Amino acid sequence: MSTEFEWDAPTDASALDAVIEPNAVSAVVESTPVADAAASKVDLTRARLRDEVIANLAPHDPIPAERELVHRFGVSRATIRQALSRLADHGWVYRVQGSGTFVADKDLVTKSPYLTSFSEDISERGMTPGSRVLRLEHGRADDRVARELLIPVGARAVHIERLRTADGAPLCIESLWLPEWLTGENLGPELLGSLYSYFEHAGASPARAHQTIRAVSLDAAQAELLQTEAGAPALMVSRIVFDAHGRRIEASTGVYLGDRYDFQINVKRRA
Amino acid sequence: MSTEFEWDAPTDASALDAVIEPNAVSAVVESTPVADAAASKVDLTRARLRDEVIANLAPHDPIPAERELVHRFGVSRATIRQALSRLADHGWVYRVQGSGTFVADKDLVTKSPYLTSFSEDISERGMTPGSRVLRLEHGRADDRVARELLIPVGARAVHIERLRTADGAPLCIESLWLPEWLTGENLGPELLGSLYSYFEHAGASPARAHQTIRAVSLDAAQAELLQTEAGAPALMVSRIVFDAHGRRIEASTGVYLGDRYDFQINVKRRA
DNA sequence: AGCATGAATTGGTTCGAACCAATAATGGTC
DNA sequence: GACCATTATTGGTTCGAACCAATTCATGCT
Repeated sequence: MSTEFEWDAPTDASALDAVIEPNAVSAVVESTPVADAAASKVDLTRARLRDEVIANLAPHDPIPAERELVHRFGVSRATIRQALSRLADHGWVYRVQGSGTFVADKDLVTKSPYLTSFSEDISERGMTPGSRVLRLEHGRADDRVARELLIPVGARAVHIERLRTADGAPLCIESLWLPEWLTGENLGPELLGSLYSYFEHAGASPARAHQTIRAVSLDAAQAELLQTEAGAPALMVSRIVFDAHGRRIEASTGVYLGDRYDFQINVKRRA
Repeated sequence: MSTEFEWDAPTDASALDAVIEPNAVSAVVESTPVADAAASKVDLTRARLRDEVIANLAPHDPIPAERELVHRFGVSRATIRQALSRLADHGWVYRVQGSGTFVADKDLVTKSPYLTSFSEDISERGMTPGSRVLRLEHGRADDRVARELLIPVGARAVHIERLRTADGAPLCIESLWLPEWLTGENLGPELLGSLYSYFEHAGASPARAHQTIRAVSLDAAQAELLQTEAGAPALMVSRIVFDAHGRRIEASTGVYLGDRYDFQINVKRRA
């Protein structure tokens, strides 16, 4: 797990940067539960399938039948099937009714199709995430933010802008809005570490999000931040994040450099 | 269902356009099974939940408990849960453990997170898909195509380029490569109707795909086809499509106009 | 009133079983 | 050998049941 303080040497020391206190942030990070601590049978089975079965087979090899895996792993078929379904979601295996389940091409294993923070995403891609704060203040919700957070236009909300880096190079300009009921008057450093840890700490764990991906051109200011030319193509990922209670806890946009970032997904036919 | 001949008045009549014979294409379309013909219980239950339950409730209203729906619909809880899961995938409802299942905001119901053809995609967005053939020929697989279709570099493969329209306006430039074992020597009109119908007709139903989404700038030729300026931002969707047997049946890229198309997806946290 | 406690309710997980649907293997017939 | 019907195998669906985990709500105490 590399869910730690997402920070690398800032290239300049603005007033906002000075707010950061590593201690406070680590305290938040501690609350992140260690994965695999109380994993479910499905998770364990999925891990065993990947490490003990798939790892030893070549692409397009069939893996043992579900009913055999039931005996081998000592779990029910429902559990085996759930584990296989998740592996299929990630592109590890594919299933053919009447025939079997087969190892997929390893180069098409996709990063998780699940909701991740920038840090998690970049870590999964094998790079080191970093951050430089551009803005941290109470703002007034404009039309779009108000609609996305279900708050009145003009309502106060925390506005954060960060330049996100991967392996030290600028990759994304992140603009986040958080509703006031979540943050209160808080503008402390815990808003600048792993935001997803902050959410969990505040009793509003991210549960799902609605994302929209568009193509845009960088304007001059964005281009300078991302160290490229104005007009360069970029992916704009807008997301509304909901917590486990169905509340809207974040409205954000991320503008990703077109030539350094792509978005991968495995899709199935029908349902 | 509007899975019919995806065509609107071509703006010019090239030699390729002349190949089209509506009769032949309809023949292919006939083989498309009528949806809902032999729907599973899960599908029926999902439809009933959407039409009889969700439709009568406001956003954030709780829907009846799973164990009550079991009695109401006369199906097992496993079936109810499968149906609810799919509705959640589409953004119709969200679930809170220990509390209940709630109606989600209707404006965030997403088009299906499943593999669709251009025609299906555009139809779901409430527009009418169209097509103009730019190229239809046997080509030689270059590096990328060879890698994506798992065939030797330089191998013969059918290459199709189409300008796709929505409500008559250009939206996307599609470039598809099909392996020769699928098409044989065929270059007939059935390759120009609904390609997904052709796949099914050929015993190679699309089952899943691996998609990569990037941001690109349009070059001069692309811009002219899409009736915009060179340098305009666009989404490039590359996909490798697999059939139910795990065979690779299509390697394609679609370049979508940035200001007229976006890509929406609902994602969940973890698994 | 306020609060802690515990019971009831809700979705989440896991099991076992039976049957369906598609595919692959078998074996006989010509 | 080529072909076809039969059979076995495999993943897909559905059921019923029990238990777990998180939440909510009623209860009763202070």
